[in-house]
Amino acid sequence: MSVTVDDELWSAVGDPTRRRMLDVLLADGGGTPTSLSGQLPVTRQAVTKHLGVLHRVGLVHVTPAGRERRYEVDEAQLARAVAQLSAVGAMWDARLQRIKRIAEAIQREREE
Amino acid sequence: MSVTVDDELWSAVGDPTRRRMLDVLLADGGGTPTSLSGQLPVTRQAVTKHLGVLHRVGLVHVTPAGRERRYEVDEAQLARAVAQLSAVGAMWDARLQRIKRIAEAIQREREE
DNA sequence: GTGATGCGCAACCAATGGTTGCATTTCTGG
DNA sequence: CCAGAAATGCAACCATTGGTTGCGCATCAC
Repeated sequence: MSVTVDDELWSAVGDPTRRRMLDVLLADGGGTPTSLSGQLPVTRQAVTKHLGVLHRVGLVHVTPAGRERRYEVDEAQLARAVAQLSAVGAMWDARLQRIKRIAEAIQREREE
Repeated sequence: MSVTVDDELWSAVGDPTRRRMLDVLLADGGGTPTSLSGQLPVTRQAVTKHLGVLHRVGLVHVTPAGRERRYEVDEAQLARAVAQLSAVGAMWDARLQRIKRIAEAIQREREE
């Protein structure tokens, strides 16, 4: 009964820099490698690599415009990612609940 | 207005192998490096390294027992991790909602 | 005691997140 | 129209990390 999440998608949002990139892209409604690197503590080249990762898993799409490449978040795919996050969280929550119930049962048993 | 999640904790659960280790530990109520490596596609030594990471961020605690080292999930800390996952998810959701509202507003504006 | 079991440590390898440097394309101002 | 600035891509390189194998040490079990 493994979670079997899409590891590709998860590990794309697993990187802190990429999460912040998604934050910035959402806040500004898109951006270019240069504009992003201006708001992040990494170089433009690093940003480009991350955009490549995000693009491969479909979390962003790109629109070349002259000498710029404008990137925007793919809403549907990000929604999928969010769903996976909460799915894993929910499963762990459920397991914790079950453990808690068992612990309480043992406690009760010991008290009688 | 960055999310400012604890990157340490997030990246601990960011690794797929570590997530599966947490799954197994929760399902079995704990385990040793050897028992874990038996249920995962990695060697005991790799498991040990991951347990080190999980231990450093407080997601598991260990109880030496003879020649074995029994690891168990720290429920409170895992609950914190789950909270962070849903916090980030909620923020992205909120931004997506906002974007959707703006898009709808533009659409409405164009239609009149 | 001797052998099997569980573990830690060290060396090593591949992937990846980061950098710098340089060549290329596209604007833009005289 | 041309020269320089701006935005990008590409390649080489480095450090960290997730993985392996090999080995030595402690502990249990007969």
